[in-house]
Amino acid sequence: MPNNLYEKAKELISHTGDRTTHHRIRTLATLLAEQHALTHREIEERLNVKGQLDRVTLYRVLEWMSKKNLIHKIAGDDRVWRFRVNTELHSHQHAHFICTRCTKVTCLNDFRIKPDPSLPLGYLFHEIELTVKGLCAECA
Amino acid sequence: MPNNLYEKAKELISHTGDRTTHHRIRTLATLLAEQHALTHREIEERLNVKGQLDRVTLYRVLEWMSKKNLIHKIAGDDRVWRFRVNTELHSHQHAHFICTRCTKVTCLNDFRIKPDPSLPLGYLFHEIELTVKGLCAECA
DNA sequence: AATTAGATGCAACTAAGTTGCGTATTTTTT
DNA sequence: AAAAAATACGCAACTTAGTTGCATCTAATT
Ligand SMILES: [Mn+2]
Ligand SMILES: [Mn+2]
Ligand SMILES: [Zn+2]
Ligand SMILES: [Zn+2]
Repeated sequence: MPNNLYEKAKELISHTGDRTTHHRIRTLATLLAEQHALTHREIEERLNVKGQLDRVTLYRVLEWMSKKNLIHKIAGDDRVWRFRVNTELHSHQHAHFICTRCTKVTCLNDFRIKPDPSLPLGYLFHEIELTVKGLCAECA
Repeated sequence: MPNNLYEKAKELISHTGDRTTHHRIRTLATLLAEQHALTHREIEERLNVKGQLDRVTLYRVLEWMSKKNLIHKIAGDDRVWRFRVNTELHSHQHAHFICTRCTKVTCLNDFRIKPDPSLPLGYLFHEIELTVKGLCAECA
């Protein structure tokens, strides 16, 4: 990964007020370099090319980043979380596309979702999640 | 569970052309009695009050029922599948509500989803899945 | 440099779901 | 009604994502 991503990641992390550790920076830089959401496994593979980090640490780093809104995680039908960085453009409410052949997850940023659905009596709305399934450009 | 549900389940299963076994009938009758989607665990508990069935068998029964379109399964953030019977009213495209406190899943049948989203170039649409998160009437 | 709150590594654990295979049950054929 | 074929079931073992406890290390603060 290019060095400027490392610097950008470092800055984003320092803005949280929490500790800017090497593992956090490297993990976020890895996610910044990606167009698609990555699984814990995929991130681990990319990180362990040079220098290693424990899988538990990675789980904790990802959990921390989710809590700090640096990334968001996406649940798939294969019971595996996928993680994607939050940029300014790419924020809160947006839809996801899951390719049913290669399982790759794409964030559909310009997909508008109506924010307030009508629910049964007494139900309290919090957030809406929209997933489109099909085949990606490479698999179609 | 009332006997008429057992008979209804039996008929639905015989209509598939495959074998109408005791386990399949009992499982479907259990799901017919429920308003909400149930986990494998929850179904197992209800079934094992009288007479038992193996957990692997239940997994296979549920898988078979999904394939035969007698039920549908819903992925949650807790990596657990939930299963709900398909009735005439309650069919293909509809939204789901997940309570973030008690994790109960409700099918939102009168929630219309626009069927054909605009996707990136080369992507092929198959289906759309909409999940609303919040608190159910009991938890709100 | 010393302190301290918080991050990391390791081992052990949890839990959902899957696989292989021998046995039992359902359905078809005789 | 009995035999044969096809399919479902039960059990044990396995796989894999994610979690927990605890001792050790390290980034930030003094
Ligand atoms: Mn996204
Ligand atoms: Mn449903
Ligand atoms: Zn694909
Ligand atoms: Zn609830």
